[in-house]
Amino acid sequence: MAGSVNKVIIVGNLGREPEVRTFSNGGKVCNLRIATSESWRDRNTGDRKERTEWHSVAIFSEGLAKIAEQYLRKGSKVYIEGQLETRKWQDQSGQDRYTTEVVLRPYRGEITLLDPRRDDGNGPRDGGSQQGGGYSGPSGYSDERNQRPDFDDEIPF
Amino acid sequence: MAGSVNKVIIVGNLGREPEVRTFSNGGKVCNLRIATSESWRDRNTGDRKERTEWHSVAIFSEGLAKIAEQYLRKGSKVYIEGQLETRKWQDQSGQDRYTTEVVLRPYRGEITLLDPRRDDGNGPRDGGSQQGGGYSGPSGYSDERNQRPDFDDEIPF
Amino acid sequence: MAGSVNKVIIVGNLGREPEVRTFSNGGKVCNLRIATSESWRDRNTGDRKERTEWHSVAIFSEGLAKIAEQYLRKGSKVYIEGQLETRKWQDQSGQDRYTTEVVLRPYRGEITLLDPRRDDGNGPRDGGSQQGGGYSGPSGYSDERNQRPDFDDEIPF
Amino acid sequence: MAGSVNKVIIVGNLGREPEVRTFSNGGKVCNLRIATSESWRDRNTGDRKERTEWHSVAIFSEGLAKIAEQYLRKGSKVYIEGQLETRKWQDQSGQDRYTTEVVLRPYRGEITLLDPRRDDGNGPRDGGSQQGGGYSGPSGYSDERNQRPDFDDEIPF
DNA sequence: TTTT
DNA sequence: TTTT
Repeated sequence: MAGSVNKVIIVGNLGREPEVRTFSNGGKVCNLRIATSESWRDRNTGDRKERTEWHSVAIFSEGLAKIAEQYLRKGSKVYIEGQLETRKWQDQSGQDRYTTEVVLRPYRGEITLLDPRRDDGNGPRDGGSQQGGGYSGPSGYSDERNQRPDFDDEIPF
Repeated sequence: MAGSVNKVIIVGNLGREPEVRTFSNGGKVCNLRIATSESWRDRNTGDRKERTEWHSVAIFSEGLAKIAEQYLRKGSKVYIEGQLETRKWQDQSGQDRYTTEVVLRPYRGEITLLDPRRDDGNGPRDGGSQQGGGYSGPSGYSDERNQRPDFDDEIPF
Repeated sequence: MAGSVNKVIIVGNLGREPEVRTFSNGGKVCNLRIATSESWRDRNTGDRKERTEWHSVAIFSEGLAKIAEQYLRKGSKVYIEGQLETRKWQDQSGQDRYTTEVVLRPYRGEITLLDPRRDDGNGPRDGGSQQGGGYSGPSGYSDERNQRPDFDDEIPF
Repeated sequence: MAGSVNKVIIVGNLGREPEVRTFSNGGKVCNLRIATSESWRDRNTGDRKERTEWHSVAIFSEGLAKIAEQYLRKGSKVYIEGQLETRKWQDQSGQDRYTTEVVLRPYRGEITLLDPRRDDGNGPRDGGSQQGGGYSGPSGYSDERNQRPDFDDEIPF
């Protein structure tokens, strides 16, 4: 449809290890189960309440699936951006059923790891990088950044 | 959970009229059915493909439900911001079923109408107020805007 | 930095025509000026107040720049997704100055037109394709949608 | 303006301690300086490049300012949702200058702490809370969650 | 400079 | 069931 947007942003923790499945055509999907939660105080009793929401995530982007598989673990905190998709399937009795997932397709999705870098003896990888010059010129614009982030050959975070 | 975010942003069109239901306790919910769609070109055949996604929206915020009921119609284009919630219910045979919706709760959701103002002969509804000075002072900050947007006693868009 | 997100989402109207500039190296930028506004009721006087915010947008993605140039006009309503960037420049007196813009770089930005299709006598431009079956299979997943949206050879909205 | 959205989402780290200032009228603002960064590989040299972007954040929401002051420190990782605002001021020579900030006003902004809970001897704070029943009833909806999150009397994360 |  |  002209002019539509379908976007989900989740920051939460994995409830279990990522699961990767390969299809007969060579394609892959990586499934995540992510928890978010909100808390509030009950209007009547004054008790503190909390509810956890569980999100099903399906990553079809090959680069992002590889990252998810390699770097995410049960308990990892992650930022996920994808789109809502509901798919129809049939249960054993032949009845229509629907499942809604947060889906990351190529070019339409993002993953950002939010776990602190466990510093395992190797030096700091995330020093205090600074604003960085070289970002001007006559037009006031530089084009050095107009490139595809490489997802595939390195750790992009 | 500490540090989680659960956010959905949808821009799409209503597939039918908003539906409002009142609960026995006086509460209300306004349900919307919103379509988004994406298109792509098939990698093999080169054909143009399109898929429409249907989103179920449930508005529990009283102010926003009123706005939805009053201003949204079948076909309306709208920006919706809410959170993902999956609720469990039992079908006739007693089996567990799950439904995922985009939910707008008080203080956690937003609606913005995107239909052009149809000027149907009635004059302008809002003077052409402009950028408005008075936005400085010693600190460089003014506090005049730090107020709750009124959703309830007027049309907020 | 590990694990960061820099995202701006704007829905507003163009205050003037898009401006395209070409750099000596062949690169292009398309600049937009977009207004958003919010209104509130003054806490003391009860008067209705409104403030318009003007956003400077710079599109470096070639495909998106082409779309912006071709389809956006003064007054157009548009959804923009980009990232915040502040660049430094020198004014005539040699003093450092800073300008903050919403920047759309390749693979990191989105444009969605929100103007209603003005049907100006020319027939429909796109058949009424519908939900489209073929979206299941043993895995419950189909891969037909895992493709790059084509921005370059057609109108993507 | 009818139908506009002005939203910024930042996940990054504080470059310095939060700064709180009080105005003569009793109002407060909490200012943050947050870094995000992106990296890419240079198209020509193949070198890994990185650029850090610094964001100025101004929190006018009293509840959120209190949280920021109390829980954020230099180095803290945080999710911030606010709106873009550009304000005009005069420099010493009387020239107009503009500063663009990410602003959190009451009811229009969000903060989520992303630092892992330093477990200082007290037991686990974030046990595996579960989906939680009690979320159904005839309508399939419960209203227990339709309440204002309390920001003011407790730690909301 | 837009929109309501 | 919407929109293009």
